Amino acid sequence: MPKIKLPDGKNLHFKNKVTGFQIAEKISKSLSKQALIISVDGELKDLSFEIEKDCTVKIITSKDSEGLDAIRHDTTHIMAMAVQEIFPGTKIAIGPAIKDGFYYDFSRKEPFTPEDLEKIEKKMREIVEMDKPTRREVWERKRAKDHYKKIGEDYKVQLVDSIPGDEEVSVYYHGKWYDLCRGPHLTSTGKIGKFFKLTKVSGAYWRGDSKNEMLQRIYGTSWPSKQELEDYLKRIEEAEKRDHRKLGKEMDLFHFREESPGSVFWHEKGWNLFQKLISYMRAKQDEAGYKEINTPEILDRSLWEKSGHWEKFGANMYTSTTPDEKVFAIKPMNCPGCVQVFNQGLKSYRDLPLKMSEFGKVHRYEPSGALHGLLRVRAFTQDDAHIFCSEDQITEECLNVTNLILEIYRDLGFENVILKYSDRPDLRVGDDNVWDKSERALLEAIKVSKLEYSVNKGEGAFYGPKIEFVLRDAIGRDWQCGTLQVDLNLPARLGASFVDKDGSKKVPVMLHRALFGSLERFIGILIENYAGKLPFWISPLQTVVIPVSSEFDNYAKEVNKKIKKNGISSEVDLKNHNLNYKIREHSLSKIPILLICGKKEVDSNTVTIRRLSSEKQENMDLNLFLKKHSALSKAPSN
RNA sequence: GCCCUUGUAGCUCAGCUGGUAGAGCAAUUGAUUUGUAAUCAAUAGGUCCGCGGUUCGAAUCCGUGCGGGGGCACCA
Repeated sequence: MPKIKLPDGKNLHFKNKVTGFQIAEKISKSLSKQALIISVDGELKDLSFEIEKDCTVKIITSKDSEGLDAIRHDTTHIMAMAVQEIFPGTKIAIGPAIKDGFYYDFSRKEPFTPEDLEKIEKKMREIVEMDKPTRREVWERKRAKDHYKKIGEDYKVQLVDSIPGDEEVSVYYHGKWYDLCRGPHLTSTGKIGKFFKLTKVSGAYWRGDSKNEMLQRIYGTSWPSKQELEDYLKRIEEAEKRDHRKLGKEMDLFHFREESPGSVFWHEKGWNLFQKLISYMRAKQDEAGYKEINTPEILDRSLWEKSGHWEKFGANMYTSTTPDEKVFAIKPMNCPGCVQVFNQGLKSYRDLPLKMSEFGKVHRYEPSGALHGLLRVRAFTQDDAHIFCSEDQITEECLNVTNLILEIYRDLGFENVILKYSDRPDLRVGDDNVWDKSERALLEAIKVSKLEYSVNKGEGAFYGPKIEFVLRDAIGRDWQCGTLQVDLNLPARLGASFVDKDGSKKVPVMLHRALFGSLERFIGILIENYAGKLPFWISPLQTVVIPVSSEFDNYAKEVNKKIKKNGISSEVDLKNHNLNYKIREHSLSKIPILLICGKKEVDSNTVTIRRLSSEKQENMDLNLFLKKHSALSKAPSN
């Protein structure tokens, strides 16, 4: 006599055991049609699952994220089924639902081609059309293993082995085809509907381990309605339009070339943007009490050995041997150099906290497959700083850093910032009481900031806990930028000390922090966030003056001169092209403001303004324009 | 680094099954003097990514190296 409690608090009573489907039917006919799976006391089950005891249930439909996952999980099973039907002998590994879709990993000698994907998709539609019922069977563990061994499904054998001992080994049949799976699954192959699409093939290591063999992964996406599928595809298209590599070319900001993979060739405009960010940061950091320094790019091997980089980071380091056989490393981080600046001369507790910033260009030999435009490069400029302080200054300094980061992100248009806090890893140096202290200090800073944060247990650096600052962009993507780490190790390794009140020498605590992280990366993010339409103040070229015809060249030149004199970066376009052409060209290269000058403007000493992505025309007195825009052309803090 | 894929003019791309290359835009020159997203014409422009091989003959086929892209792994 199970008593079934529903999400709205109502209870349903049944005389005998009851299935999820029957419960849904009892609630309403429409719900029974929409029902995909069921949650029983928080556990997801098939609709055919028989409930015998009292419990709380929720019927899951495609409106629930679990329902969406179930659809995708079913879709990937159907894909695997299609693959094995078309390409007999293909072995199957795993196939989960993921964000926005699903994948399945296969083992097969020949690579899947785009035509194969089409074939597979077609076959999937046939399978959906046949609408075969799903059936769950529980197999005895040994039977499952022997069976999969017999049919040569090596990966399934391994998967059976990794199912925890207290869990049932279940197999789902979709018609004749079956797969080892925990479930739950929809009641039949027709349930997933028509709105799926296979998107790409790629390689993936078995169990995500690069020591293992590489499998072929087919990705796809699946949605409950045509609209949602189309929206998703549109979203992908939108993201592609924002690709900073494409926009960077169109806006003439930078390029890459073969001679130096992963290193940026900055063009005039890109470099202007780069420098603007730096001078903005300089002003901010100056205000916050930082002293800017600069340290060598190339340092002797011995320093890196002392700091521990040679051992821990060596695989990512460029080295250089001189004609006289000395070995130097090109710095992958700024910290050792900065500590050496601290070490020069005697420091007193009165000097603390000592905040040293450095726009240091670092080089890291990243794996070739990791490179990605500006977002993952081999040479980048960090807006780095190291704060030397005493232990009791940690919290306050962390808080200062957090506030500075938030302020800067806000100025650049990012309001949504999430923190990721990582505490002590298993492999670490330093006493536990010091860790207690630094973790407490960092957490305290996070709490005061009142920001949303997640905890990554045991993911801290070997020398201390850390916070990572993740910002969310205009289309909802997360980017990790800033970082703040408490380091109780490096200062000691490199012999840093200060004279305390009592005259004794003490080792300072060092906070590593970067706000943007890497200027290169941040610029990539900025471009994508704004889809190239950068805020006026940060645009490398803020206005272009366009004469309606060459008759007005002189006036246009004069306007341009005045604009530049007011600190706005501007160019005048005197080329022999018509107005339409010039407007198109400069709009495509994302110039925020175009100023049109013709007879009307000359006569009234005005300009006609056309702003990027607006067709509205606005006629304005030239002096008024200058007055209004010269302030806007500067960084917010200046 | 690994799997797949890709590399033709400054850019975007065409070039079927092998017969040493083509378009549009950009550039240059000329005409045009234009009022809010491409004016017209002419000219010039190429180690078809590098190296090696097969072939009478390679942009095309094979091998290899390098670069790009999508993933995986890495990084954070």
